[in-house]
Amino acid sequence: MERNTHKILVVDDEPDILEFIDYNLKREGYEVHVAANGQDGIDKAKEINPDLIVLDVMMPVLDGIEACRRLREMPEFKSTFIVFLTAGSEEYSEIAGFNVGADDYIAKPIKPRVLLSRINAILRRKDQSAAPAKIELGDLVIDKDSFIVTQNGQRIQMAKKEFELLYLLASKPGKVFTRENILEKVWGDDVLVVDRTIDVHIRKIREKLGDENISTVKGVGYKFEN
Amino acid sequence: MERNTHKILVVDDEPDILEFIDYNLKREGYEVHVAANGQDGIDKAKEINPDLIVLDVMMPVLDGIEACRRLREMPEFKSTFIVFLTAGSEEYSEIAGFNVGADDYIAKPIKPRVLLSRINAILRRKDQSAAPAKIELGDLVIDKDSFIVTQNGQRIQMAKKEFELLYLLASKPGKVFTRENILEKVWGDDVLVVDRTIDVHIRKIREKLGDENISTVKGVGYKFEN
DNA sequence: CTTTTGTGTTAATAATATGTGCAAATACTA
DNA sequence: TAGTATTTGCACATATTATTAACACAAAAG
Repeated sequence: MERNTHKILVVDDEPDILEFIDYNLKREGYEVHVAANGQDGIDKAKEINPDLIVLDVMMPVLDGIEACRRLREMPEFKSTFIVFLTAGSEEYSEIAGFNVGADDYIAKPIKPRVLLSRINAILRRKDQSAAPAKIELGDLVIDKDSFIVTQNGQRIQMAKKEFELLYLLASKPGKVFTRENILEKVWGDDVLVVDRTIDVHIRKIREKLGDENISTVKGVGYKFEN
Repeated sequence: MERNTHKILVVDDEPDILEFIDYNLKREGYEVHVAANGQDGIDKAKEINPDLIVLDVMMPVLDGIEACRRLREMPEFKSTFIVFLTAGSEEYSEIAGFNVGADDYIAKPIKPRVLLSRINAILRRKDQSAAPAKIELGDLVIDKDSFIVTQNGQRIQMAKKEFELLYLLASKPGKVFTRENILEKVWGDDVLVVDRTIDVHIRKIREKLGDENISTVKGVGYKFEN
């Protein structure tokens, strides 16, 4: 399984909630750090430089809103993602949160699914901007921005799944991706398709690009040849 | 498809659920044992020493939380994976589970897809935590990522079993692996093959790499020479 | 020296994974 | 809505890999 490598800092004064979030995020593969109040949170943030910070709005010593404001004043946290935890009742606090530069908020009581989908979404957004839009391998160019594949300058039309599968394999040339791997990355966790479907898509890619680009590792999976 | 060799103990008082989980896990290739309440579960666990225990929270005689606590007190189950089944309604009941050392929870009603992906994920984490992707020994490079073996820069084609066997031996150069050892690691607990099969694979590896890499320890097994 | 045990080797057979063509189902587009 | 492209599933052919059995050979035991 591919590991998530993002660092997340969770700041909340309630130990139960802290543990709850910590657990759920760790299960997802994130590296999680915790702090018990706004001041602690800022200190910890300076120390570990997280990719995302989850901030409870209501906290002793230094509340989330104020902590957020201070973080935003420091250049190193100008573009760090910040997510607020709000007690669902206070509509206004949410707005206040955005005014100090929060990227999202999650209402209590926290549901694991909501928590994870929000955070995954935010960090995926970040990754996408970081993931190379253009992969160039020999005479092949795979451009994720325009969904265009070019071989020797010749433009090749790819369907969505074909493109995504090709992009995945080409993102790590030489690495073997198991069918399980591929299903998870291209189709998603909860989609139920027969794994022979992958073969069919591989075939279509080969039809379009030629057989030599993708090779089969029998009993294991497929890989992009480099 | 790769064979699963993990033992899983499922503890639940409702026969329907027990059967449902049993069926799904067995189909995935796991060795499944069952128990009807916490006390039974603990007894069974001592008997079979499972890799993972699925515990229903609500059970007569001895509930899941308490059973978990007691298991965690015994040294042999300190690091056994434990997964709770919780009645989906109470999101926060989950917290109770973490405090006694659960590794994951699954909310009822149980969906096969979720059940399997969680359990697979946990056990996969366990398996691969101790496996380096690349082994380099003199002029030989064994790369599990790409499933490629290179000798003096020369790429050598290996079939899956050959590769796995070589990888195992090379993972501890000098250590003698008995046939029993090898069968368990490469083939799995529940696969029944004549041990002459190993010889054949060893021979194929020797054919490809030369005789000097793997040596026979008569009456014991094989080892990778270093 | 003979017997016993364990391993090497080969070839035949079985098991398995993948490629391929086709068709159904689904999603998109005009 | 019809028409088109895409995605998926299935069945069969083929290729590769895994396994077994039979026998040869070597080393150790008696």
